[in-house]
Amino acid sequence: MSTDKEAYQCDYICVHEDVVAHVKANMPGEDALFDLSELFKIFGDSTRIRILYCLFANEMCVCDIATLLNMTQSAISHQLAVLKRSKLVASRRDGKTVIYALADDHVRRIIDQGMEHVSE
Amino acid sequence: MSTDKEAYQCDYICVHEDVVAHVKANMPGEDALFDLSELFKIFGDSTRIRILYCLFANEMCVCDIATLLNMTQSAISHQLAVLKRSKLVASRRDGKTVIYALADDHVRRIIDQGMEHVSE
DNA sequence: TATTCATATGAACGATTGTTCACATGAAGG
DNA sequence: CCTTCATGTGAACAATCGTTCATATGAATA
Repeated sequence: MSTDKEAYQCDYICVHEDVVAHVKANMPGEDALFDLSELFKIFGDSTRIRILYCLFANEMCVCDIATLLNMTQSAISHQLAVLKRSKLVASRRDGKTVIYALADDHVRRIIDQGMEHVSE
Repeated sequence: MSTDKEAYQCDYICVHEDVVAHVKANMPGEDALFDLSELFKIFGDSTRIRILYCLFANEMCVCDIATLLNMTQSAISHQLAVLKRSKLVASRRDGKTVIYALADDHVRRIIDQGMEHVSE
């Protein structure tokens, strides 16, 4: 009972042409979808989330964060590099230390929105 | 030159007591941090993002989504199970088919917020 | 310039993840 | 009941990820 053009489609609940058109029109491009999932992937690690919560309060050096989170300097540095590559944090050098800070307020809004969802 | 209690601390840019207190006060509990990163992990996959964009337009059966995204039914079903476990989508049975829909409007808001960040 | 200290980074490891494949479940119709 | 069709699911696989360890970089100071 399947049609010729949708042979592998389920029989009676078919995707109607207008629905398909609507979905495809509202679906962002491949690049945007990739970037979007890459962005959320960054937030999908509790170490990085904790780092960002540290930076919500204050800009900090690597050592500060490592101490606060009770983790090695190397682990924090690796994650800060990830966060920097995604432009979620920015850094500036101050003598021997490097100070990290939130890149913009978007970061906080995204995390707040997520937190709102999990705490309900 | 390091103090006794913070032996592995950097020397002159130290975490001050009040900053530490402030950060720790604003840092959510371990469970909330875990849940939050788990939530973002769900969004950190372009297949799941695309499924959610499908459901933005319409509730749909598994087969519909598989057809629209040009993926196997099994792959979609696995991911829908993930989305359902996280309460991001809901399902109801209609005869032989199972219809999936967004669980609530939070989902769309979180994705919109992320999309706003990547497209700038 | 030799040393020290803060940070960065490459390699390697175990752990987790997404898809595929094969098959199970469960509802409808003959 | 037996078949068909839509969906669910366990096992297995490659691929990706986060941490650790060792070491490199680079700035300050003796």
